Amino acid sequence: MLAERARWVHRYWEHVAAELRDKELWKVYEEIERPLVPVLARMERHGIRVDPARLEAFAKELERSLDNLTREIWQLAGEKFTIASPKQLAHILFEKLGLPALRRTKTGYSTDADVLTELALGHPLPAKILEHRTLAKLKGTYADTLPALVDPRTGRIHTTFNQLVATTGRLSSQDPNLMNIPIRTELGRRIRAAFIPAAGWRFVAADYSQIELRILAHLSGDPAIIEAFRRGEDIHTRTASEVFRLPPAEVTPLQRTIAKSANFAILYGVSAFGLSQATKIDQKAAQRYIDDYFAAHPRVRAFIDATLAFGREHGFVTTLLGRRRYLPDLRSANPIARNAAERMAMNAPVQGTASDMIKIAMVRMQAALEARRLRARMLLQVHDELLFEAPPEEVAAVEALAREIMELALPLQIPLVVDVKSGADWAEV
DNA sequence: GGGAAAGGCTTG
DNA sequence: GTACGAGCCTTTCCCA
Repeated sequence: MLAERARWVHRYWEHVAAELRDKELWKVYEEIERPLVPVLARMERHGIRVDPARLEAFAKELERSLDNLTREIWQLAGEKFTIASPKQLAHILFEKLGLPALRRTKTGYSTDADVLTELALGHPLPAKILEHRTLAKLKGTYADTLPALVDPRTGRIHTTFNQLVATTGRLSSQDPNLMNIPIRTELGRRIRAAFIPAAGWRFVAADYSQIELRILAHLSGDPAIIEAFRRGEDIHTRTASEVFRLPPAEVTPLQRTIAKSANFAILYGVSAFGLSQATKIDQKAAQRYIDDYFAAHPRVRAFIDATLAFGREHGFVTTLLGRRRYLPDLRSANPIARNAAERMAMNAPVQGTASDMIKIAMVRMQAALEARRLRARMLLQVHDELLFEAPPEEVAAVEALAREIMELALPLQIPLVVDVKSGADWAEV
């Protein structure tokens, strides 16, 4: 029985090994994915420390605020209802109070954050709902949940990293997901601040700066973007100066914000609709910015066109190292499905190459920590960032090592920049 | 009572 | 009908 299974595994391995070679995926497997397995296993086993007391105290504060908000919301609504129910909320907002229903979902009226933000201009209730949702999210998903996930044997939280879920080659993290710990708001950072290094140790965080735009510049060979990065310019200001036809010094904050969104539009697969939604500008203006962007960066246009043509012909697109994403819908007769596949095709080489790069860095970093007999540990990867814990005397060495290894993991035509920082909790770094 | 779908929110 | 890639929470619906 066992021998039979062993023979089956052997035959299967011969089959897939040949397939990996045929598809030029041998190096991706042998030099990236397989060596990454024990690295991820160590990170999972080691876990990360959280301070349950900080989270429990925060949960109590949230509970008080939520009680008060609930009372105010019911008062404004004129009745008690389940605030977390979009269906009941829609009834209150659009039928009872007669506010304008701005957008529909499959089954009713939308009450998402965009809609409520708009409605908040004309009524006090929507803002209270938004605040309630924020606090309920923090309490339910993080403050209440994470303390219960501390393993009593290690005193730490142990996630599972998934190597085979994301279609672009990224990792994912589950049970719990430690890749979506809040950071963008002050309240959210209270959650992040509960993640702490081993007693007496420090966190070291190292993150790639503008990694996807640098990869786009490399893959497309666009001389203007390459030059901007070589000079260390602010890339969004640079884009703004191009699409608004202004000297960089005259770019306003709003123009820079729009240009930043335009850069995201390019990375995510160009759509005037998406850009207009993100920036609250009308679709015509969004289209104009995209046209102006491509006028300034013809090589980016050419790269996208060539990527789509390759994808239509072969049924897949590839990263710099040959990782594939299959997209049969590039040849779909259904324009909705085809457009969706085209956006995925534009984005996958960029997102996937960034993923290849940080995976290489992780394998080398683990090896380097061991070779130098450092006690520091790699704890988490969050797409363009690595988090370590280190004894104080190793902090400088880990910072230098992470910067060096990450910047040189996959050399491009453009210099890569890694920002490193140490701190006493995850909000500090 | 439990699983799936829907809507919503967190992150890079 | 839409921005790319994920995972988790609550409510609602449906079925055994």
